[in-house]
Parts: sequence; structure tokens; C-alpha cells
Amino acid sequence: MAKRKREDDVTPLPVATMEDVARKAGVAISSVSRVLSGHPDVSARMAKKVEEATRALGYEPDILAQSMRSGETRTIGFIITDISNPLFAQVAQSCEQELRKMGYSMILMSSNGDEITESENFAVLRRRRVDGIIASLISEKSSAVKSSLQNLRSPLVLLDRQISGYEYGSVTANHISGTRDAVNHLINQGHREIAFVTGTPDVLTTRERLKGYKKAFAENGLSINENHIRLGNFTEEFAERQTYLLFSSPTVPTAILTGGVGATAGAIRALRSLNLAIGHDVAFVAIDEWPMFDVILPALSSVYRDAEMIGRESARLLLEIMRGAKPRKTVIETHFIIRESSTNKLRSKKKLN
Amino acid sequence: MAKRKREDDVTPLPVATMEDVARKAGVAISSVSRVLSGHPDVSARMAKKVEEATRALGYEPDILAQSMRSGETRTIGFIITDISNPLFAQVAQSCEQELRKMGYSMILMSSNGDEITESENFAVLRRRRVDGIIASLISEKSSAVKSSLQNLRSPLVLLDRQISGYEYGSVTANHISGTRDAVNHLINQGHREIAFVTGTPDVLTTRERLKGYKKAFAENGLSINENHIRLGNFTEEFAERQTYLLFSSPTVPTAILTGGVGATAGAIRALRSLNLAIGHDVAFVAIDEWPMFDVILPALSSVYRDAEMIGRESARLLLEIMRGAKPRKTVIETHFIIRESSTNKLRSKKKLN
DNA sequence: GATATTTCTAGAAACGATTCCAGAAATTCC
DNA sequence: GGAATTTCTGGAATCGTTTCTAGAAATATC
Repeated sequence: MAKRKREDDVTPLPVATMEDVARKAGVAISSVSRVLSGHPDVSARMAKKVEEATRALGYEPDILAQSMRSGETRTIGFIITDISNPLFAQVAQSCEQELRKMGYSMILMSSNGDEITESENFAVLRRRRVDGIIASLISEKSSAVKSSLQNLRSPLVLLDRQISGYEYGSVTANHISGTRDAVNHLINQGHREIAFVTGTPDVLTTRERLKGYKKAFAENGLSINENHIRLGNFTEEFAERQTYLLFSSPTVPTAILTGGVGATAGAIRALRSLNLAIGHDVAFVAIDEWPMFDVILPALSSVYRDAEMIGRESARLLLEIMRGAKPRKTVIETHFIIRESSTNKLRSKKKLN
Repeated sequence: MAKRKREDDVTPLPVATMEDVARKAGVAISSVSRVLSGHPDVSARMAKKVEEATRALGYEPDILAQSMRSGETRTIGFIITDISNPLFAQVAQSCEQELRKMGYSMILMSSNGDEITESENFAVLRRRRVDGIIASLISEKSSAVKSSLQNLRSPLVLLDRQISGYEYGSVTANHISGTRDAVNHLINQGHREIAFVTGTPDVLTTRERLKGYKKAFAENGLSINENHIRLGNFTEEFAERQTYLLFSSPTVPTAILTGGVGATAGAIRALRSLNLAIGHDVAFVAIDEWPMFDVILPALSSVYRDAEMIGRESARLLLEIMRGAKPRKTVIETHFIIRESSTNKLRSKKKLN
């Protein structure tokens, strides 16, 4: 009947099934399967017949049917808050590369900062029976996420997030040390009024960066001007607005630290509109790199983390857990890189408004 | 027997199947299916029973089994040359968003500039029975690609590529006009020696950009110095090397045009190492934007194309073809944006070496 | 109330693979 | 050569859906 089907099929390339191979080779379907899956109970004659038929028909096993039977889809879901963030894109890229090596494919879902979309993404992945999920959540506090994770049935690796009540592996950057080094550097350069603009404290990333920031002040016996800390969300708009406010107030900071590529872009934009030159009127350190930070003028000092390593490690960790290992936490180091934006001598304070 | 299975199952959340729902509701499996898929031949009483059982068990249909039956996987493959290119990341993002709206998921595969990986990607997608593919090929000339496409059985949309002997939809940017405008602008600023550094002519993108470049010279009755045209590949390394060579030769160009984000980054790097200031020692126009081109100093003039639109259109076009429409070609406009890097007056020619 | 018509439901086949089980064929041994 | 053992092969069940078919139940018609 597979044959009959084929006759009124109009697609250019009829797909050969295992049954076709079996018929062509004159053997049973089960024998074909055994040959192809390398089962030991196969005679040389049988192997030869089947392999010839397979080649002749250009047969390729249907992953869907295999998944149906085995319960494994060899598919991993990757949920990211925003793929247009180049750092995350790099993470996704190296993760995909690593997964491919192990015979897995990656379904990419970008939540674009929307929690409802994020929940839907988890639901879709669950229905697709993915073997595992790697995710970077928008917020750890959202109740939608909690229930998404509760209903999950596949192993999970979280990127830079901390959630209670659910077992997961995690890959986290050591944001504390990099940020502390950066702020220490600024303090050493004589800065005392250091603005810090970044996203929500509802994610580990922000809380750790904040710890690093405070640690540096504490180590130097300095007190913090809480008004200089602006936590909100990771959009350019938020950072632009806050930077604008900070630098058009009476007590203008002498340096600014931005957390995340969106915040960095927003802050640069605001400083530009205020006509404040980075490195000359205000020292600047960015947390998280853009690919061209080292060549733009002035070159931006930054806290760097290896996106490729993060992607690779998250893939490896997930597969480990899928094979039954106990979920563990991997920490990736961050490195403060000194460039021009924080080392030039500032020119005498500009008169604002 | 599904019941027996459940007993020695140790996963935390046993997955309810349609059979479980049917048993719980006391009806036949087919009736459950009919209720859930909105078939008209369903009594109110039946609907109620099934819906209650569904809710009680938290039942969700298995997409795998549905695919098996229907032949549709509701999955689209997206093959990209390099996802860490922010422009491509944006394309992928908006494409995924559009596909999700239509109930499709996206499998992302980055070829990372490697043709063998690219072929493997096509093979994997074929075996996964994706319903369609959107791809940006590394080269139109490679024989591996030709045979990959030949063996394809799903509809295809190509991004910025032109291939013969295979039917596909395409989304292409109008590179000619944007590039022509850019070069015209440079010529109007008095430039005659305009270097052009970009990738291989084995892709439509490069050939069209070259056409635009030549068109502008022709329109102004100027002849081209072929030595200023450097086509190779899209890596930063290539562009850096070529830019370095161009600007350390006796006949230094006064302006440079770069095609693609990699080329732009490489050229900036080279100019920096030669201590040539963009906008002051050399005019600069980039084709394809980085997200921060407008705020770095000097702001870079560029040829812009709407990545979101490209992603969205490619998704729509593919679905159209999947529904039986004849493949067509969509063209997205490009726009030349004048910024500082090409408008500042150049300072007197620097003495090199 | 018997027949014709309509509405609803259950059973079974199918999608394409894997794997268990039983039995056939080949080999060994006496 | 016949029995016991080993090696190999084919049939059938299974995964979780959808959909076809046939028949039961309900309603309408006379």
C-alpha cells in the first residue's frame, strides 16, 4: 500500500521508507532495522543486501518515527531573552555548535523581553518533547515562570539565573569579581561618584554586579551614593533616560558603569546628546562587550566574559544531566579589561546648562 | 497496558496520553480526538466529559505523534552563515517571531562559514522532515550546496542568493541602489580614490554591491581603479589585511567602503593600527549597520537595510509557498544614511611611513 | 409502531521506525 | 544421520495521534 500511495504522489522526490528498502532487498523490515542500527545478529550476506538497497533508494531514517518509538527527540530548546543581543547570539551559536556535535538540534526561541512569550515558549517546548532546555529567564520572580518550570518534564540548564524549588544545572558568570575590579579601577583613578545603570534586580546577574560594585566601595572604605544606582530593565531606553537624568542633575557623577549591552548603548546615546565626551568628560566602563569595543574611539573599558565558553558549557552540562548526572553549577570567570574610556585624564568639568 | 507502564515509571510527572483521557472520560480515543480538534460531530455531553478529563489530567497532545500522522512537523529550518553577525541575529529573531505566530517553531543552524557544516545542516533538516527551510548560503558556486538543494524535499526561501536549476522563493536587499547612493555621495564630496573591501563575489550580495559601486563611477564619467576593489571573504581578518595593504601603499585611497559587518570591523581595526582617523584622514562608509553606528565617534555613514523586515518577509514568503503559492522574489530596499564619517572635511594628507 | 433519516460514537488502520519473540536455517556434536 | 546448539530472520506489537468506516442511538415521518 505504500506503493499505491506513491503512485498518486506528486512530490518530486518520493521518500523511501524502511519498508521500501526491505521490499527492494527482499528481506523483513526488522532485518533492515537491525543492519542499519548495527545490531550484532546480522549475517554478512544480509548486511550487503540491505546496504545496497539503502544506497539505491537513497534511504534515510525518519527522525520523527525514531523519536516516536524511542521517546527521545534529540532536540534541545534554547530560550533566550533577546537574540539580537550580540553576546547572547554568540552564546547561542557556540551552544548550537556543541549540540550538533553530539547529534542534537536546537530549537531557538527568543522571548523578546516578554514574560507571556516566555511562558508560551516553555509550553511549546514541552509539547514538542524536547530532551532538554537551556534558558535565560527574563525574571526570576515572575509567577508565570515558576509554574512553567514546575510543569517541565525535561532537564534544565539556566544561564545566569537562580531559582528555588526546582532542580536545574546552571552556568553563571562570576559577575562579582569583574565588576569589583572595574569599580576598584575607577576608584583608583580618583573617581568617587560612580553611576551604575543596569537592569532589574530580579535576575542574579544584576544582584551579583551590584554586590561587586558595593564590595569595591567597601574595600576602599568609601560610602555609596544610592542615588547613583539605577536599576530598572535592560532596554536602551531605560539606560538612556537614567543616564540623561544622572548627568543633568546638580551632582554629576564623574564615571559611569553600565551593565548589559542595552544599557551601554543607551548610556552612550545619552552622553552624546548631553555633549559629554566619553573618556574626556566622563569615565566609562561597560559590563559585557560589544564586538567592536576595542576599536571604537575611545576604546571602551569593559568587563568581559567568554560567550563561546558559556554556550559550550551549557550544552555540555545539559547533556551530562540528560545522561543522569546530578545537576551542578558552573561558574565562568569575568575579566576587567582596561582601555581608553576610563584611563584618559578628564578635562576640567564642563559647565552644564 | 499504558497503566502498567505508569506504575514503574519514575519520572515525576507521568505524561497523560489521549488514551488516558479517553479512559477517564469513559469514551473512545477517537471521540477525544474529535472533541479536541473541533470536529462538528460531537454532542454537548460528550464535549463536556472530554474537556473535564483533559483538564483533570493536564493533557497536552504530543506534537510528535501528530506530526507522524499528518506528515507536517510545523518546524522550519533556518540555516545562517554566521549567527554572531548582529544583522543576521536580528533577521533570525524577527523570522522566529513571525513563525511562532503561525504556530511554527524554528530550528536554528549556523554554518559558521564552513561549507561542509552547511551541507550537513541541510541533511539534518531533511531527515527531520522540516516543513520548510530559510537559508543564507555561504557560496552559490559550491557543488555541495547544489546537491544539497537538489535533494531537498521542502520549500525553500533563500536570503540574498541566486541559484539556478532549483525553484525557491527569495528575499533580497536592493544592494545596488544603496551602494550607488553611497558612492555617489563620496564622489560628490570630492573623492576619486574609493577603496571597496568586501567578501566573495560568489554570492549575489557582493555582485550587486559591486554593480552599485561601478554604476556610480559610470554615472559620473569616472574610471575605476581596479586595484581598489578587494573581494575575498567576509571575515574581519581579510578586511583588516586588505585595508592595511591599501592604506600603506603609495597610492592611498581617500575613502573606503566596506561591505558587511565583518569587513567594517576589520577595516576599522586596520585604520586604527595605521593611526588613520576615520572622518579626518579617510572617509568611511559601511554597508550593513551595527546597532551603535549612530553613536560611536565619529558616527558612521552606512547603507542600511531593515533586518526585521527581511526576517518577517522570509517567514511569510515561506509559509505562502508551503501553502502552494508559486515561489516569488521579494526585494527589500536599502537606504544610504549620511553621518559624520563621510562628511567631515579631511585634514591635509598625513605622511605615511 | 415501523421505517427512513440524521446524529453521534467506537473500533481499527495508518504514519515509520525499533525490539521482543518465536521459529527457521545453519552448524556442531555424538 | 539425528539431536542439540547456535545463528539468523520474519512477524507482530508498540509509540500517540488522526481519520475512515460502520454501526448504534436518537429523532423524524407516515
